[in-house]
Amino acid sequence: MTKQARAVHTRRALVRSAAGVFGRRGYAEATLSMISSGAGVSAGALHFHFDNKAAIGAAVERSAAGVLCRAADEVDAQRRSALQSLVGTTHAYARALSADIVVRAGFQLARDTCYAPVVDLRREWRSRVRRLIAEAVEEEALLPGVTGACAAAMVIAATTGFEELGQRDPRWLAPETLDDFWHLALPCVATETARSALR
Amino acid sequence: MTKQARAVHTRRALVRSAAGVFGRRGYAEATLSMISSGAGVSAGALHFHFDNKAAIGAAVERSAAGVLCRAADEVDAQRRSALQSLVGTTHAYARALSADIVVRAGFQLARDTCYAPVVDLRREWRSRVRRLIAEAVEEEALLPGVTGACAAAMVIAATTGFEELGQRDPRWLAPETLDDFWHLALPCVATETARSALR
Amino acid sequence: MTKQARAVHTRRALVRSAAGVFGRRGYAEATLSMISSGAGVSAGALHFHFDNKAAIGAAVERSAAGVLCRAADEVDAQRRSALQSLVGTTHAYARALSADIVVRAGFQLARDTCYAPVVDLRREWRSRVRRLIAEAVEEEALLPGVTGACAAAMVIAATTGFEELGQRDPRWLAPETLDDFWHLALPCVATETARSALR
Amino acid sequence: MTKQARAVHTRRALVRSAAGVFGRRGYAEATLSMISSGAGVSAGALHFHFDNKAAIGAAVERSAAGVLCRAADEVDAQRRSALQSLVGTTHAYARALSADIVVRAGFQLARDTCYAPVVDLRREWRSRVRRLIAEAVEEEALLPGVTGACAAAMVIAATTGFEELGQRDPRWLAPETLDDFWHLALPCVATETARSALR
DNA sequence: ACGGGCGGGACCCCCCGTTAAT
DNA sequence: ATTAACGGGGGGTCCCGCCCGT
Repeated sequence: MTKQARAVHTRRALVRSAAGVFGRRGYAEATLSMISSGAGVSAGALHFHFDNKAAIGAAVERSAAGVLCRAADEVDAQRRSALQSLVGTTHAYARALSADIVVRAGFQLARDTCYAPVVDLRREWRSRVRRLIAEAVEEEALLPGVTGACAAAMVIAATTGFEELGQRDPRWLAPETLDDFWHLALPCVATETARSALR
Repeated sequence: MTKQARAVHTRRALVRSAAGVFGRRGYAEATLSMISSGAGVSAGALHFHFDNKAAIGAAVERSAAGVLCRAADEVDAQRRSALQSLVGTTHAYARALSADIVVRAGFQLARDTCYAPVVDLRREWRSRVRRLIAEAVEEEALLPGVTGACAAAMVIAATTGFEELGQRDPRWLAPETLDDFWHLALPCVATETARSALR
Repeated sequence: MTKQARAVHTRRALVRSAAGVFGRRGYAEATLSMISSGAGVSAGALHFHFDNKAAIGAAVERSAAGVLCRAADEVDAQRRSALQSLVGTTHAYARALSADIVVRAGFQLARDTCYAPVVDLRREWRSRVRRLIAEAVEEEALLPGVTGACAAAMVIAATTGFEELGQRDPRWLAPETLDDFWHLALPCVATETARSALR
Repeated sequence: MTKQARAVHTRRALVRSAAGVFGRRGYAEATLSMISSGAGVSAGALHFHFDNKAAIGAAVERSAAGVLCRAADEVDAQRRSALQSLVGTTHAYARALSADIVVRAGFQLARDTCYAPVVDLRREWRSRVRRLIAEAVEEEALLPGVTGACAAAMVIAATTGFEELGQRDPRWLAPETLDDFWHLALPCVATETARSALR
């Protein structure tokens, strides 16, 4: 019981510390001693919980994926339309990216050349966008002449850009930034009726 | 004379080799021996041309900046409007990113957490977009109610996304992808007259 | 009761597993986790029975010494002469070395540079040979002109060689190999009468 | 010139130091820092000359093999018979084993469980003995009823034993020890005429 | 008594980015 | 432009104690 609890606590501290170091230094320049000392445990404790450096990266990715999944589920819970869900999810992701160091590290890992991602948050995000847009197409929410592929490409490119830019400058992840984007972009892709149902 | 020429050749080979290694492995995991052997010279020769690893990175960045600058100048040479120049420059950048390994490495370096950029191609790109959009505002090419800041944010986010995604999958940098984007986005930001003057 | 029995069983499994690992990898490269997992118990269990790595080595040595002692006693039980006992013991040792993994590990340990033996099977063997040869001298079984020291040196060298070579290639421990040796060597050291009393 | 010379000197010092450490601690427990500091150079210098630990082991083996080869050639130069060459070579080997730390380490390496030999001095020795005995058979120097295989086995076992025992106690490698052995063993295997031609 | 989950340091091998010498 | 040498860690892993359940 108490033993198990301590182990869980140690593991969590390790993941958080690793997220910080991965975020600050990148995967390659993150050292295991930075991670362990940042979590206040020894190098041996780290290797008890994680076999090697890649395993820590995977744990960070998985933890971030869990947070993101919960956030997206929360949005889907009060869903009214595919479009509304899409906009809501972008905000939820931006919030998570701003607030949660582990999520930030998860995306950084997905981008890092020196690291082979096991979950790949970015790919997940892209398929989620494509799915929601496909649903919007079924709901006939898109303007005639706008293919789902085109719309998805635009949304994916822009959101990937926000995520990328937000890594350096958090203002890119502010809700107003996203609002501005959607105000500009939605008229190009969504029907009047679909848009009016949003707010 | 001939000595000078050979030195220039060696330097160029080194920069190209470094670009390849930086692109493949990232800055941190790129080793000097990979770079020198890839250029077919000894490790000592590398240190004759470049004081240290960061200096090679800077050389790659500068070389990429030069290529990009020439490409942008070429576009500006046949300029008709700010908007047309903007669209043209995005295509020029995408072409360069697809074709030139050094340009690709330059952007990768600008993104790498482990590297402090000295030129920062991305920042350059952002200010170029902002400048062109400001000019478009002066030319009254933007729709009423669309601020320059909003439009710039959108273009910057999307193009940053294209660049980022194109690193993994070159299709994101294909001309058609950009065309699709502009067809979707321009009606939201530019006036009818400004758009009709484009083609 | 049943607890005690299980402890004994665990201990024995640990010693056998350790013998295997020591034999295969040598003392230095044998890891405690190999030994414990080979015995099907946890690392903690190992440290309950043995304080440290050297203690396991000592247990293996002692176990091997016990087996060897029993084998030698069996030979001595039907003793007719010192010479006959010597020949018989060499065969008994070779058999044990071929058949018993613990005995093999015990000798390997005695030879390993990285290990300070506590029993030293080889030293034991040498003194046993010297004692038997001294007895043969008393029984006047040696040829005139052959000192006990000389004869002992030869037997010790050859048997040490057999043991050593047998570690890699079991044929050196086959009974025929020993028979060949004794057929060749005995005429040089033992009197005709002593030899004829052998079979 | 002087550069090359220094490199050769450093390399030799490294090999000698490595031989000492391998001999004292065995391959597995020998650390590279022991070897480099023993040679009075830095760890980096060691890795300039040898790619990894195994490469040092191989260099020690090769160096020992060279010494042994020269010693054997010297004996063969004044050869009169196969038997005389055999006896001489055993003495030469014993001398080298006593005097040269590198030769000693080479044999130790050939015996070490943790090391995969590349030259394997022991195997070389065995085939040399077998070859000389085969030549002695052709010269009809062996007693009738004594096969070459039997004689070779005996000589190999005894010499392997001497080498092994000499590792711990140098007296086993003294010339007198070998003389005693040959005095005892030769009458069992060689003809009267062959033996009388020896001294 | 017997066994185990958890954690602690200590190094080891490797190799990397850099200089003095040539 | 090269050969030789230098330190400095990085990741991995190993051997070993705490304490906790049974």
